[in-house]
Amino acid sequence: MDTTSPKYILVENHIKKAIKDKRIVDKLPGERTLASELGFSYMTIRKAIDNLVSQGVLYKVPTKGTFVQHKKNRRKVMTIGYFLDNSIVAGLSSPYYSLIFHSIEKIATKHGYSLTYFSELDMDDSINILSKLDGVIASCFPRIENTIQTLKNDLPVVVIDNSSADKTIPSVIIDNFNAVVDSFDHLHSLGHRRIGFMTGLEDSDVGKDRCAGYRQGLSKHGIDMDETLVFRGNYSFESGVEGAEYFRSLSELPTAILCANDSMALGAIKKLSHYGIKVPGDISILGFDDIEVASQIVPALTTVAAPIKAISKNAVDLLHRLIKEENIENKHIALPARIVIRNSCGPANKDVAA
Amino acid sequence: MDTTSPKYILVENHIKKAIKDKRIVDKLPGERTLASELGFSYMTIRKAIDNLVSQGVLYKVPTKGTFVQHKKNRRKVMTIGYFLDNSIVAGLSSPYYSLIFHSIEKIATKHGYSLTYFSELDMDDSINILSKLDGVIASCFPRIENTIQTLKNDLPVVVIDNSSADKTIPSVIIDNFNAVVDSFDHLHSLGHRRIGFMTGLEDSDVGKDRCAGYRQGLSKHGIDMDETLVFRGNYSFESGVEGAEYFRSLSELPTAILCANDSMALGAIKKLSHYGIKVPGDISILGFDDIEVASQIVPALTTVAAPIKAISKNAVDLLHRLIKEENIENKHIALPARIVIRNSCGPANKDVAA
DNA sequence: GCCACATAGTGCTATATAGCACTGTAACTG
DNA sequence: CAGTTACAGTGCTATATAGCACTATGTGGC
Repeated sequence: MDTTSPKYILVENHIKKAIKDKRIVDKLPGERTLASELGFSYMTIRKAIDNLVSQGVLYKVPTKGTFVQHKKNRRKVMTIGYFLDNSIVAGLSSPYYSLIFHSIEKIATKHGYSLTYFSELDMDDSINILSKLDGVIASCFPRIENTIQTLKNDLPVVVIDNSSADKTIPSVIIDNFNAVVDSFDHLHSLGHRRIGFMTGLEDSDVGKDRCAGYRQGLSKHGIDMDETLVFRGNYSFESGVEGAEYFRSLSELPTAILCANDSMALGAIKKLSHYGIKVPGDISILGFDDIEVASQIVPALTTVAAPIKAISKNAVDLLHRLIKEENIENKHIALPARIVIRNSCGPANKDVAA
Repeated sequence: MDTTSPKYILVENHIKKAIKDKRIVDKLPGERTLASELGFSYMTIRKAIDNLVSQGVLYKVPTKGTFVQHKKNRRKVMTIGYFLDNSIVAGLSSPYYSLIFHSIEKIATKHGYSLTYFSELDMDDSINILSKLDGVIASCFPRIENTIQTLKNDLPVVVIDNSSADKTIPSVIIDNFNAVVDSFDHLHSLGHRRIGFMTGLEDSDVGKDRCAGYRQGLSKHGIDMDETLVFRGNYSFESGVEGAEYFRSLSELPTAILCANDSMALGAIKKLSHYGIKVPGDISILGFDDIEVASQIVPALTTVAAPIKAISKNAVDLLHRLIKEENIENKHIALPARIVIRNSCGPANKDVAA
């Protein structure tokens, strides 16, 4: 290795390597034996071994010898952190993230991890919080790239629902693009041609991909882009309400609206029904995420089901392997999402106007 | 001290004592100086100091000296556990508990706590999990009384939404009884006399109190109890659906249904609308909890708003004081809940039948 | 064959010595 | 006075040596 390192460090590394290579399996040679074998003095070898003992790599039995600490015995409960950026105002009470969290918790528990939630990284406290964790799963937007880097310095990190600019960080996302294209196809097959789109936050990959899917849907079916049919929302129920207001203000209402998530779809339905516009009779609404209430409301929401379980499972698995320092072939996983057809989309009705 | 201890242990104790007695405040004498002062060799003193460094008592700055580690600087982040019994199948993804959790997290963070969620107490792991926590807030039903006792052995515990049979355990609940009486009053004032009730799980205080509130509402207004107007549910959306099915099977539909929570109210609305029974035109539905979607659906749900913030704040405050071992005057806090009138309840319509 | 004792091997403590790298200060020099 | 140099002080690495306590093993005596 590095010749400028102190000798005892060299000895430490030598021993670690020997353990890794199975040249040393259980009992180490005696300290004096090792010293003469490696050509260093007895005390130097002792220092190295002492360090390894305090690192937990070795353990000693007086008058017996020094042995390798096999970790498999001491199963410790580890803790995973789930980080949700506090730009998500509803935090864990937002329907989508509460599903994600719940699902992660179930899987993490099976793997023997407990789950800690945190949404703020106060610089004073972060070191203390992070020191209690063994890994982090983060749901977040690009703007907290530096937060991810902070986390990454200390811990294995897996990002979900988004990818990091730093491609060395593993991520689990869903195929937003094709899911939206499928949604578009569905609406198109019902005869819709004048299809509005309510975007989410566009500073995230998720938002961009869903938006790109809409554009792809248009071009795939030879429909010209009409910028007035795009409303820029922020994923909240309220922005869905605003979006409905916006579309109603157009000279001609679209016959269908694709929403970048379910909360906005709910908001849109609420506002449209307030104006006596029937869903799906007068206008079709399609959501994204398949949150719990999507199936519970009237009309039941046609939406894209995010594969929550698969996302969680993949994320925990990835993190688990990172923690165990296993090699990971495929750092970036994209999962398909499939459309769930319910009652909020119907055949296009050409007679609707504002 | 003990003359059989190794000298380096004696040196360690000597230094620790010197720090405690303020004879050493900041910087230690040089290693060689110490050696000659104490009459031990340089290397022995080094060993003692090295141990103290790894114990966190001292720290070294190369070429500068050795210093006392003043602990007061490094404020430790404490961790609260939130325990939700896994009889709540949706766990944290249930709308009510996700609000509670989110709210607790916000307040806990302000107090400098991080939050760990756990829903299972596997006996093997529990000790390990609990050893990482400083206190627990538990949402649960009586049947896990022994779980609470297990927790209590190790940690301060506060129970919310329910009280424990063990009255030494502090609790924060809402005044379910009066809230339901108020709801009944509201329906009564709208002209309803034939009012159905959908219970929650009756093995909890919450369930019992809400049920008692319904009975009180009846007797207060001189209405005889009609057992056929009580449907025993379990708080789930599905049981709300079943409840609606049940009430429809009666010879005469009630003109209003009081539901012990919002999810069941949602289920009832869904099923009723499936049969073309309009809410609130044909029947009024009143919920409990005021979950997020209550205001978002059509019709917006009239319900009782659980004071989530107040519950969380009181629970965290109580726990905080328990952790600090402060004296607590009032261990059992009951918070009022007030009715939120929206659109799911209207005037009684006497002409409705099944 | 059994027991006592010697011996070798283990890790642990303790000490002495020698030199390195770095820093801050005191003394010296232009 | 400013800049340079020398040196003392700091912790750090490395080695050699000596003896202790304990255990397992083997050897010799009975």
